[in-house]
Amino acid sequence: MSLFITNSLTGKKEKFKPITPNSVSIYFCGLTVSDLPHLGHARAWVHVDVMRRWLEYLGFSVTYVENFTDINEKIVARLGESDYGSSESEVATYFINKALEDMNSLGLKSAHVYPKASEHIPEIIAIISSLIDSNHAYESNGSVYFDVSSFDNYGALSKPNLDEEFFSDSPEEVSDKRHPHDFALWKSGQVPPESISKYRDSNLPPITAPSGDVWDSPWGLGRPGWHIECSAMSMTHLSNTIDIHAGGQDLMFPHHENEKAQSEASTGENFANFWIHVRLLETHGEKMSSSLKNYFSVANAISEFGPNSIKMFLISTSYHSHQAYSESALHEAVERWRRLERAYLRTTNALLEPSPHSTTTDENLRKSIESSVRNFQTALDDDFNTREALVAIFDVVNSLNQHLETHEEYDHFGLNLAIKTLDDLARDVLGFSFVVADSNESFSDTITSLIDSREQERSKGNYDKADEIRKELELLGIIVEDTAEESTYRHK
RNA sequence: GCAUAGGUGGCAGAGUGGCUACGCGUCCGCCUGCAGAGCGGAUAUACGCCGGUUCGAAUCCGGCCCUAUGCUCCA
Repeated sequence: MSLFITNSLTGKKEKFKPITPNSVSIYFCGLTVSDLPHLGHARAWVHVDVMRRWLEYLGFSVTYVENFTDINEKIVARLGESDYGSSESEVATYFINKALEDMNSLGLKSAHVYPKASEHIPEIIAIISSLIDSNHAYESNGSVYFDVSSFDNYGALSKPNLDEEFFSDSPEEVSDKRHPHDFALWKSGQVPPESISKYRDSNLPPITAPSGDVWDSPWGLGRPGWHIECSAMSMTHLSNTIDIHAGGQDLMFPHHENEKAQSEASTGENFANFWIHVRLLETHGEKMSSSLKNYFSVANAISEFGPNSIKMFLISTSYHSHQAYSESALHEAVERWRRLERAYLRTTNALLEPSPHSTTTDENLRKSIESSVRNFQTALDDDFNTREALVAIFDVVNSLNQHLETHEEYDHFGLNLAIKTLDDLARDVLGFSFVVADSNESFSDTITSLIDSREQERSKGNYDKADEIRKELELLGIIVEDTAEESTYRHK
């Protein structure tokens, strides 16, 4: 078996082959930190996290780099707002910390490095200088632009129609450029007020003077362009050519196209062998985005639904299709997660029971687990098909429930095999976190006494009273489940 | 307009030539004091439209319609 990935560069599913055997380098084009992360961002994070985990499962040693863009007009536009900070870097730091908190709450594996644009100015300047030396870039009034016509392969990734219309002059922003599609590598001076106003909250006092952080360079004080930072960080922390460059679909043009052009013009080598673009999350027929103000923040989503349900929602559609956000879709994800979680909990509970040396053998259970593992592997090998992978997980769930339902004495080997499978696949690859059955779960005194009195009322046959207490317990976040033999109580 | 992805049953969403997708929902049954969970069963004429290829098409080919994203803010 081998892994196939849809490469946006060719538009085809290609067999994955790393540059160096057994090791993989991934660069994830991360956030511009000018706002709270929303579910759309989380969708890209979660899918790329699963990709990384799958590569690790396959035995690759993965080096994963995820950047933060902390130099940007939108960040400057939030100066003086709330308590975010009084400088561009302070505002950026505020939102970087928020993003890291969200990633942590979602249980994502940490990147090996989270580089920031502001910490790579020397590398950025070095690349720009080399591009000027090789005539791929030119200086103009203290700014530096990449000369698109100097790079033959321009457009290979996003495949824009490079016809006359593309090359025709647009009335705006041609001033310092030789060609309208040349893009800035270095921008002279601070951010002018007119570049900020469109992002500035209209309830705030407008910014009237040039602002934002600036750095010294051979071309005078200024700021790096948007695309050059990713080239610098990818090459600094990984290498000139990397295995996988991932990001949201909306970055394909111009960001990734320009990144690729300037990097390859500078090194003469391929910038990335595989380009992966995660399709966008939509809400009411348009993409979820900060600028459209139609977003659901990751933090709010997690506090309302929990990290596992959010993940279940996001990976229930493969990364290669766009996904629609709705309340009902999230509720479905909650139910799907609960079904998985309950089966896991029920099984670990069953394993706590005596008779660990049971001689019961359930071939159906064991065979079903084996084939689920194969199906799971096939699914993820096929362009990270997370939805198909979940089908395999739910096959395990079904087999478990059937076994537990129909057997007086359990197949302990089979149950242990199932738990190991769920740990290996659902937990370690898909990133879910299971709560292990704990016979000694502790409750507060209030809850313990409620449980005790409910048990008493039930044994006396006072079901009305018992049901009343059950309702109270549920309001306190305790799930009550009665079976023929006993009742169980656990935290939600 | 151009480019890139999509259009599948009530919802959501896999499936690339013949085989029940998984799930959510709804309904019936079992179980249960009841509820929930679980199990068993049912429900859904599903494949954007029109042609073509084929013994056979959701799947391949052609044309058309629609949606999203991008076309210098964006995961």
